[in-house]
Amino acid sequence: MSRFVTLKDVAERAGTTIGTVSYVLNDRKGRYISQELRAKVLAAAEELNYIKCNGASSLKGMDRRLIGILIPQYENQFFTRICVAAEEVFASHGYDLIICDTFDNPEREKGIIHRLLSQRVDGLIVTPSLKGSENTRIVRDVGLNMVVVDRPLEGFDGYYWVTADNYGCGYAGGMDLYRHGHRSLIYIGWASGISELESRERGFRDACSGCEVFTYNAGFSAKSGYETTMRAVKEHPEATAVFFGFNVQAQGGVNVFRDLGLRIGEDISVSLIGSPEWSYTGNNDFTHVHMGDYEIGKKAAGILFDLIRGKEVPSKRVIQECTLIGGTSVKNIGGIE
Amino acid sequence: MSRFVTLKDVAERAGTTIGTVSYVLNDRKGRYISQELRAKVLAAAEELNYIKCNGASSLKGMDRRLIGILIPQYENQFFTRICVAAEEVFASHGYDLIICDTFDNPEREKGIIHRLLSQRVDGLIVTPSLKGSENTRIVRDVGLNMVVVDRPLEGFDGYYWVTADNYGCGYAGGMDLYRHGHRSLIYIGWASGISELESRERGFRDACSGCEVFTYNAGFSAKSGYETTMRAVKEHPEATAVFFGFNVQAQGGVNVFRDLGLRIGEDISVSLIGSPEWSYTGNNDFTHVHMGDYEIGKKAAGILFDLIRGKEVPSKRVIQECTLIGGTSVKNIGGIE
DNA sequence: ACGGTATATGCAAACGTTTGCATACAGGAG
DNA sequence: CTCCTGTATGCAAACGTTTGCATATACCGT
Repeated sequence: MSRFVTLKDVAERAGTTIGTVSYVLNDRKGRYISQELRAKVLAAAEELNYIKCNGASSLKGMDRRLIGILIPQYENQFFTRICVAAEEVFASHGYDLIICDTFDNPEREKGIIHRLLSQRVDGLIVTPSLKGSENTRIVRDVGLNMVVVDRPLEGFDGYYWVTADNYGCGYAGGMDLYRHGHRSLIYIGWASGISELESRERGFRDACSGCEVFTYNAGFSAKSGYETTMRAVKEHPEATAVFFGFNVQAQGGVNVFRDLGLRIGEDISVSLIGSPEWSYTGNNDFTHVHMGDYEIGKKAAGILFDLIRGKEVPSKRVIQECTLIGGTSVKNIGGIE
Repeated sequence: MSRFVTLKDVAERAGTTIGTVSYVLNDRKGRYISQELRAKVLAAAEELNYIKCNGASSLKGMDRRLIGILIPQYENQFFTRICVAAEEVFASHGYDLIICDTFDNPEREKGIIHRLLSQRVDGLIVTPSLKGSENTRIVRDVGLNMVVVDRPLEGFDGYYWVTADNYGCGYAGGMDLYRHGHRSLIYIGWASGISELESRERGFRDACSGCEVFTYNAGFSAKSGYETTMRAVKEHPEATAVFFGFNVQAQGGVNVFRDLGLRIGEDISVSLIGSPEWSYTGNNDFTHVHMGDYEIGKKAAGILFDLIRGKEVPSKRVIQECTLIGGTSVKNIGGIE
C-alpha cells in the first residue's frame, strides 16, 4: 500500500552509502564527513521527503519513542489533564503517547499491557485498575520503566509513585467548612476499597472533629452522585453543608440543589475535591480543593523520562500538595473568620 | 535496560528453529507441523513469556498495529467519544491508538503527523486543525490510509470524510423552538471560518424563517460561552429562547441563567447542539440535538479498518444523522404542539 | 524397486536501521 | 622514503521477525 523512502533511496540519490546517510541524518560524531557530502545527503533526504522508521531503528537498541499510559476512565478530566501534562513533557522529545482506557476492568487492562509490550514502548505511566495491580508484574519482569499515578500498586513495593495528597485534600476541605461555622455536614464519597483514596474521608473527619458528619457513598458517576446527594439531603435537612470527595459525583450532585430550589452559598454550602470546570460562571464559583492534577502528570512524566534516560531518581514516592480555592459556594454561618 | 524474550530464545528452549516457532505462534498454514512439536513450542513460549515485537514484524510488511488519531481539543467530549468508539473498533483486532491533540495549531499538527509517520502507523483518523489542511498532503503522498472526521479538508478532494449533519442539527433545533411558539431567539455560535460548521446557523435560520434571530459569536470555550451569553441576554431581554450551536459554549452559557435567577424551561427556554452530560439531573433535562458522536467515530474507524484490510469502500462521504432529544428546558408558549 | 505425495523440519534471505571495522588518500614529522 | 595521524568513505554484521526454498523420512500405489 504505502511506500516510504528508505536510507537506501537517499544514499543512491546522494551517491553514497546508507551508513554515511545514517551518520549524517543522526548527526553522529566520531566520523569524518566532508561538508560537500553532508550537504548532498541533507538535500537528498529533503527532496525525497525521507522519514525515519522508528521500528527499524529501535531494533538496533534505539528508543522506540513510544510511551504507554493507562488510565481507568477516559472521560474523567483528572486523568486527561495528567495525559496532557505527560504529552507536554514527551512530545518535545519526539515521543508519542499511547493512552489506553482500562475502564477499571482488570481483564481489559491485562490485554492492554500485553499490547503495549508488543509495541516495545519505552516506558509506562499507570493508574492501576481496581483489583488489577497484579497485571503489572510482567512489566517489572521485563524490566520496563514504570511510574504509578494516583492509586497504589497493591502487593508491590519499591515502585515509583506520584499521588495527590488525598488525606490533605479531605482535611483542607473539612477545615474550611469548620472555620465557616458549619457543624452538621454531609460527606459524599466513594467506597472504592482503595484505602489511599478513602483517606480523603479520614482527613475530612479529622478536620471536623466534634461535628456531625453524615457519610454517603455514591458510585463513580455523575448520575450516582445526583441520586445519592438527593437521598442524603432529604434524609438530613439539618445539614448546612455538603462536601463532595470526588469531582465526578459533584458534577451530578450539584444539580440536586437546583432541582430542590436551594441556592448554593445561601441556603446550602457546597464544596468539593477536584476542579469544577464544568461549572464556569462569572462570579459564583465553587469552593474546591485543587489536587494538582496537571502537576501530578508533569512530575510522573518527568520521573519516567529521567528513568528512560538512565538518570538517577532519588525519591520513589512523590505526594503533590493540594490547594484550597475559596469560592462563593460556602456561606459563613458564624465561624472564626 | 529491558530484556525481551525473542523467537530465538523460544526456539532454543523448544529444540527447534526460529522459522518453525514463527509459523506455530502465528498459526500460519501452508506448512506441516507435528502436534508434538507444536505443543513444545507453545509451552516454551508460554514459559518464557514471549511477547512478539511488532516493530520487527512490521519490517517484513506486517501491520504495525498502530493507528494515529488527530483531534483539535482533548477536553472536548465530542472528540473523546469519537476516540472511544475508534478504540472499540481497533482494540479488538490488536491495534493501539495514538491520540494526539493538535490544540488547533497547524505547526503542532505538522510535527505530530511527522512523528506518526515515523511510527509507521497503519492509518490515520484526522480532524484537521484550523488552517492546517495542507499538513495532510504528505499523508496522501506516501499513500497512507486516512479518514477525515468532522471538519473538511480544504483544498483536497476524493478523501474519506465522516461528519455530523451540521445543517440538519441547526435545522432540527430551530424547528423545535419554532414549533413551541418561540419567535424571538438568540443563537450563540462560533465564527470558525469553516463553512461546514457554520452551516449550523444556516440550518437554524432556515427553520425559523420569519423569526427574529440575534446571532452572537463566542470563542470555543465555556468561559467565552458564559460571557457572550450574558451579553446577549442583557441586550435582548425580549428573546424567549437561547440556542447554543456548540456544546462547550452551552456548558458555560447555561450558568448565566442561574446567575440571573432565570428558571430554565420557565422564564427562558434553552436548547443546544451536542450532548450535555455536564448537566445530569433527575428530571430537568436539556433539550438538545444529538450529533451521533459515537456513531461518527464508529463509522470513521470502520472505514479506516476496511481500507487497511484492502476492502473496497464505496462511499467517500458519510453524513451522520442527528436526533432531537426533547427535554424540559423548552417551554411551549403557544406553538403548534 | 520406483516414483509420487503427504508429513515434518531446517536454512537463509530480506525488511530498514546503526555502528564497528576496513580502506584510502592526504600531508607532515622523522 | 617511511611512518604516523587526520580526513573521508565504504562494507557488512546485527537487531527480531516472516516466508520461500530445500531437505528428509514415511507410506502408498504401481
